[in-house]
Amino acid sequence: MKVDQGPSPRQRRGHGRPTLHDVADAAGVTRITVSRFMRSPHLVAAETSERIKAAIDQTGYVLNLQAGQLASGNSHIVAALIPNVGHSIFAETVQALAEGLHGSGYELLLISTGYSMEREEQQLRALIGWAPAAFIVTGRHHTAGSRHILGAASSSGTPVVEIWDHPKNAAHGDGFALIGFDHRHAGKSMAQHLLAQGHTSLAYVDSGVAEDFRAHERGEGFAAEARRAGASVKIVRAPTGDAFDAGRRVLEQFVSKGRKAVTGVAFSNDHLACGALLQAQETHIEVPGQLALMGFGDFPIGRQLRPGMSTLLPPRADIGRTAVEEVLRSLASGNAASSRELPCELIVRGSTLKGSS
Amino acid sequence: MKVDQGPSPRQRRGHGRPTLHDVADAAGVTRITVSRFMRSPHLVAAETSERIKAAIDQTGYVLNLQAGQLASGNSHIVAALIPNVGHSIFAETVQALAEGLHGSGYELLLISTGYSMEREEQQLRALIGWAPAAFIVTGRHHTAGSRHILGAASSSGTPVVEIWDHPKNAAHGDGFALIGFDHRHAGKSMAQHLLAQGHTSLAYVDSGVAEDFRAHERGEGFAAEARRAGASVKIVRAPTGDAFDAGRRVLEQFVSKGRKAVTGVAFSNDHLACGALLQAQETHIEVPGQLALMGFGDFPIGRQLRPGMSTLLPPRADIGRTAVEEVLRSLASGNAASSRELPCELIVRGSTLKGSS
DNA sequence: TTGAAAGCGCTAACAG
DNA sequence: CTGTTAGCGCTTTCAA
Repeated sequence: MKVDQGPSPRQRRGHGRPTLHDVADAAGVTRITVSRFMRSPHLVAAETSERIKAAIDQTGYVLNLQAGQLASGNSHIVAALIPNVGHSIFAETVQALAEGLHGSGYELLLISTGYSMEREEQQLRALIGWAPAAFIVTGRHHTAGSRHILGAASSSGTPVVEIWDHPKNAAHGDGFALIGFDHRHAGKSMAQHLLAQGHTSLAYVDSGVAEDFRAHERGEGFAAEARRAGASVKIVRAPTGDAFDAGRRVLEQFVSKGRKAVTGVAFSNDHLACGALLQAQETHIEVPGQLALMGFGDFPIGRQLRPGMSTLLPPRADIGRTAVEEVLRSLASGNAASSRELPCELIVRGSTLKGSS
Repeated sequence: MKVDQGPSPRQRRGHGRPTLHDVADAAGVTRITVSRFMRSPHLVAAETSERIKAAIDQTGYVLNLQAGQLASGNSHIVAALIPNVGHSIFAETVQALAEGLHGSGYELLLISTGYSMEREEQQLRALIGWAPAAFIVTGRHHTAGSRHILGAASSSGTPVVEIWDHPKNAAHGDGFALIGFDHRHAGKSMAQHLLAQGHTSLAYVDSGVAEDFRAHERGEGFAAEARRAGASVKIVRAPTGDAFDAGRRVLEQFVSKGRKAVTGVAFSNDHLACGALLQAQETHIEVPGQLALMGFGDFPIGRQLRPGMSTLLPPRADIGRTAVEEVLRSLASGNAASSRELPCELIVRGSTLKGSS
C-alpha cells in the first residue's frame, strides 16, 4: 500500500510524505495522541502505543521537526561559528561540539567564518532566521552588528557562548559566557619559558591572518613579559599562504637581515614553527643551539620532528566539550551560561631545551 | 514603541519576536505584501516598499525561515555527511561546500559520521526530520537502512550526491550521482609509479580505520596492478592512533621482520608516509635509495620534508565545488544530479626519485 | 488516558 | 500591484 502520487484523495499542498494525520488515521486515534506518543510515550496507553507503533512503520512516518518547532516556539538548533572548521587548531573543538550535542536532541549548525568578522555578521543574520536555541561563537571580537544580534539573543534568554577566549581582566564585558584561556597570559608563558632558558633577545612571529586576534594577543602578552624581564623583543608578522612555507621564509629573514641577535623565537602556531625548524635544519642552523624555537597548538607534526617542537597545548577538545555542557545546562535551567577558564599546558621538547638537540 | 512583555495586547504563544503581522500593521499593509517584499521586492510598488522597509527596521523584524519552509513545503537545508570534518583530507572539500552554498539561499548542515556507517544511518534518520533539500554523503558504502533513506529521498526528487568516489565499473548502481575518482585506479597509478622506478617488491600500507573503504580500494588496485606486472606485493594495515606514529611503527616492522626485500611502499595517506619517512631518516635508512615511499592526499607536510613525499593529489576542493554545483543545478532544473569524474594527479617528489635524494 | 479547539508564522493560489 | 482564503504539520492549553 503505497502513498499515492497522482489524483490524491486528500488534496495536499506539501510534499507527499506521511503526516501525523496519516498515522493517526491508520491507528484509529487523533493526531495529538500520536504526537504525544512521539514525545512522551509513557503518557499513552500500552495498547494504543502498539497500534500507533504499527501505524508508524506501516506509513514510514517521520516527525517533521520544522513544524514541531514552529508550533512549540523553540528550535533545536545550536549554531556554532568557527573561523575555519578544517584548521588543525579547531578540528578537535568541532569534533567535541558534535560529539557532545549528539543525542541531546539538538542539532549542530556549523558555520565557517573564514576568519572574517564581516562574514560572521552575515552568517549570523542568516542564522537568526532559524531561531537557534543557542549561539557558540569564536573569540570576543565581533562587529557592532554581530554584538547587537548576539546581545539581543542573549537578553531574550538564548545562551550565547564565546569560545577560545577568557581574558583575565574582563574589562570588556559583553555579558556572554567565555570558555577558553587568556591569550595574553599564554603569550606570557611562552616568553617565560624562553627567558628561563636564558634567552634575552626574543621574537614573536605573529599570524599572517589579520583577524586572528587571539594570535595577536599572545604576541602582546609575549612582548610585555619579555620587556618586563629586560629582554629585547621583536614582533614580526608571518606572510600568508602555506604555514610551513611562511615559517621558512620568516626564518630566512631572521638570518639574512642580520637579525642573528635573536636567539629565542615564539610562533603563533606550530606549523609556522615547524616550517622554521625545517628551514633551520636545511641551512645548518642549530636548534636549539643557535636558535630556540617554540610554537603554539601542539599539532601532531611538532612531536614528530627532531628536535621535538616545544609548544603550548590549548584545551582544544575541552573547549568544545565545556561549551556544549554550558549551553545544555543553560538551556535546561534557564540560567545564563557561565564562563569557564580552561588553561593551556606548556609542552617542552627539544627545540628549546639546550641539553637535548 | 517597544514590543511589550507583560500583559500583552494580542495574546501570543510564541517567543516575543516581531512577526510579519507586526510589520504589516506598522506599514499599513497586509502580511502577504510584506512576505512578497521579502522574497520578490520587484513585485511590490516602490512607495509601498519604502513603508515596509521602514516598518522592518522599526520593528527589527527577521523572517522566520522555519515557518516559511513549512508553508512552502521545501526546506533550504543541504545536508552533508562527512567521515571527519576536521581531517586534512576533507577540510578543503568542506570549505568548498560552505563556500559554494554561501549566498545560494541554502544552508549547509554539516555532520561528522566518524567513519561509522551505523553512525551515518543514525544521523540520516535524525536529518530527515529536517526535510533537507539535498543530501551529500561520502562514498558509496552505506548501511542498508541508509541506502533506503537516500533511495526514498532520491526517488521523490531530492538530489543525492555521493562524493569522493567514482568507480569506473559502476556495477553497483544505487542511482546516486557520484562525484570523485576511482580509488582502485588511484591505487593502480601508485603501483605504476613505483614499478616505473624499477621496484619489483612492493607493499601497500592500508588505513587503520576499518571503514575507510576508499583506502582499502586503493590498496586493491595497487596490489592488482603490482601482480599484473609480476611484482611481489604485501598489504599491511597501519595501527590506529596518531598517523605519524603509525607510519613510524609500520616502518619499524618492515625493517625488523626481515621484510627488507620490500623496496617500494605506498601508504594510504601522506601522514602515514611522512611518519615512515621520519622514522627511516632517524634509523638511517636511505629514502629513496634503500626504500622508496609514497603517500596519498598531498598534505602540506609532504612537500616540506626532505626528500619531498611523492603522492597522489586528489581533487579535494573540486569535489566540494562540483558537488554543490550539481546539487544546485539539480534543485533548479528538477533533473537528478549527475556523476562527474574528477581525477587525481600524481605528484612526484624525492621520496621515490632515485636521482634526487 | 484521550480529544477539541486554536494557533505557531508564513505562503500558495486565485481574485480583484 | 495588493488582498482574501485556506492551509503547511505540529503542539499547546484545557476539558472530558
